[in-house]
Amino acid sequence: MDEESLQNALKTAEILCAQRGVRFTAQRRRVLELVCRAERPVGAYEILDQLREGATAAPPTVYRALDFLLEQGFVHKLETLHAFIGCTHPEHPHASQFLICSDCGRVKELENEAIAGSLRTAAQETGFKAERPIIEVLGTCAHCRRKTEQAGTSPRVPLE
Amino acid sequence: MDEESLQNALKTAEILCAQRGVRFTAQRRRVLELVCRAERPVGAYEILDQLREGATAAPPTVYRALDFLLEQGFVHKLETLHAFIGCTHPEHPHASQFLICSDCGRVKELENEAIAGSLRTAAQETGFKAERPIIEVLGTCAHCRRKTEQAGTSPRVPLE
DNA sequence: AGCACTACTGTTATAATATTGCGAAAGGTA
DNA sequence: TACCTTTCGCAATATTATAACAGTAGTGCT
Ligand SMILES: [Zn+2]
Ligand SMILES: [Zn+2]
Ligand SMILES: [Zn+2]
Ligand SMILES: [Zn+2]
Repeated sequence: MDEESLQNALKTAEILCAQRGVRFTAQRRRVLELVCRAERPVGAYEILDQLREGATAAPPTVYRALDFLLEQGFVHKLETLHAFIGCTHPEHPHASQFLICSDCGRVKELENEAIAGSLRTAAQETGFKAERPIIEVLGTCAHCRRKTEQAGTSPRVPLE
Repeated sequence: MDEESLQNALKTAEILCAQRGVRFTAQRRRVLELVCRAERPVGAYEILDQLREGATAAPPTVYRALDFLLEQGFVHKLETLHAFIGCTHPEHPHASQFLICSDCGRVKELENEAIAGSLRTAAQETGFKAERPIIEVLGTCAHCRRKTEQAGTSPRVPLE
């Protein structure tokens, strides 16, 4: 996330917390900033390491902050990576989908109504009440595909 | 999984392994049986506890067997639960969706083409090559909804 | 059968992720 | 101020997963 988006995310979080009557403490702000500043999803212990620069911190510190940020919808958890990522549109609640590149590690958050809709429909057909849909697609992003395919089109050398 | 489905699953696994030229060892068979016999997804250490009844076993034992069964498509891993479940149609490779009841813990495996298709389309639009889609929906199954709603329709007692 | 080769297994240790419990501090309310 | 609730610091521990290495068993070849 670039500097501008980051500042925007922090400001948005601050406003939303005020509206919701919850506290946007320095600790929580700091963790949100660290998550958003990263290019890729970050693990809880990576955040912890960064929190420890200058201060003292233990796992509960970061997990509590993350729990709060998750509840407020400011960050998402990627279950397949055990890692966290800043939300790109925290203003409104949403069920999003994540495209995770196994090559470069970058993640794109989608908010695709067709996917969400077909999932709702399928769930309803079985009488299931969907509350928290998790959609994470591992694969290769456009950028990394180009890299790889160009490499692949160079004269093939037989193995050995 | 009932006894008949279980026997069927084991037989199918055996045949597929023979076709594929891989070994369906006693260890792997045992783990598949334990996973399939369960009503709900089972964690690796639950399996381990059961393996330990009578024999000696350590984490790598169960994780290695599970890795094999996952590769062969005989079981699935539920990332949100850190648990494993027997596949209901291991004959053909597939990307399925899981409806996970937070109440009773039971899981239904869907193979819904509309969902898979809309996901493929959305991914392609961004140039992303989808390789492993993970779709897990937490919610409440039809059975548990009925239970809860009936309870809800009984005369409401104000809280405190 | 004997032998080499590979795949599988046992064992120990350790890494990585996450939670519990408790008491102190800070922030809001009257 | 006193009172109550939420957050935080801290230590311990639980849960999930992997690494490294040595031994065993199956497989194919002669
Ligand atoms: Zn989001
Ligand atoms: Zn990439
Ligand atoms: Zn399946
Ligand atoms: Zn249920």
